[in-house]
Amino acid sequence: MCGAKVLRLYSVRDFAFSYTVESAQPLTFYSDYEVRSGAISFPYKDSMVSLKYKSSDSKGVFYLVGGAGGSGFGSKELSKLFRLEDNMDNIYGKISTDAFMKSSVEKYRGMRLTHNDPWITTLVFIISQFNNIKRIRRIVKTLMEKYGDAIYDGDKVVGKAFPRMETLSRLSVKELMACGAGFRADYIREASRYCSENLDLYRLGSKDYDTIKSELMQVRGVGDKVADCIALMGYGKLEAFPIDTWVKRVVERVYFKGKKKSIKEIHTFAEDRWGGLAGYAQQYLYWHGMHSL
DNA sequence: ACCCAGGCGGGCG
DNA sequence: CGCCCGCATGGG
Repeated sequence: MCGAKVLRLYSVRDFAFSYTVESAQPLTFYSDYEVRSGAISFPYKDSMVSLKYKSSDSKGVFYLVGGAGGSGFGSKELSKLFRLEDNMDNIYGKISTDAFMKSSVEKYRGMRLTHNDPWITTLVFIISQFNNIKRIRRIVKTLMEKYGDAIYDGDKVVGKAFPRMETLSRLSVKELMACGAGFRADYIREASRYCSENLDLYRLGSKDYDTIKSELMQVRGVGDKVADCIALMGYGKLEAFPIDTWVKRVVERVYFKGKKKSIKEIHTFAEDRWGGLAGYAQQYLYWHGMHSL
């Protein structure tokens, strides 16, 4: 940090930095975060972004720590990534439908959904399936280190970009297995190829939720749950409700007296109960459920 | 040793 | 549609 420029980027309230960054969203897997200093760094396009968040009382301030200039990452991008314009009072009012949701909101108040790059989100959640958080991170980091384009500050390599889909599509299953991907190696290869040749992820953003989800499910390795994760965290579709083992378990236990319910029944339940904010409800259900059940 | 992890694809009835 | 199975790998 010797002589680095520090730029005040954004002031915000109802924001919990660590919960937002650590709650198994894409940033959890592709960024480096220091809890103590409140500093985070991650690649954005072809440069590194370093942020600090300092909170005092009920509000906090984001600072952009200098470094490689011209990253194109400013207050607008920051606001989109961390959904800083979300009205949390309104959201909490609508998702706090019962005691379980209320206690989750109370405990993790300020945890935001994040709105990430669609390709990053797609790859991260393909890797997430039948996997645990620590290992997801390790696989993502390995892919970045081995196959991400080098990011320079002058002539010094300061980081690695997120691997491009074209790069990964040319790798062999064996090379991907060597990154620890396991049986997902084939999914990664096929998804990378399909997204670089047959499906433009960056043209999906303007479509509605149902279209986005069904288009995503054409990608190898993307099923109902992963498609919802991408719709939610890659396209900002707040009605998406990803159902993983934890969410299924929580919903069955809290709302159906432990009775088994199908994925379809749970989707219907979530839509009826939380509607267009089901995605936020899911994030609080998931994180609280995983830590309390 | 055994079980599970932010599931999915494929095959079956 | 529902159900069942196998899938690599590492940590508890």
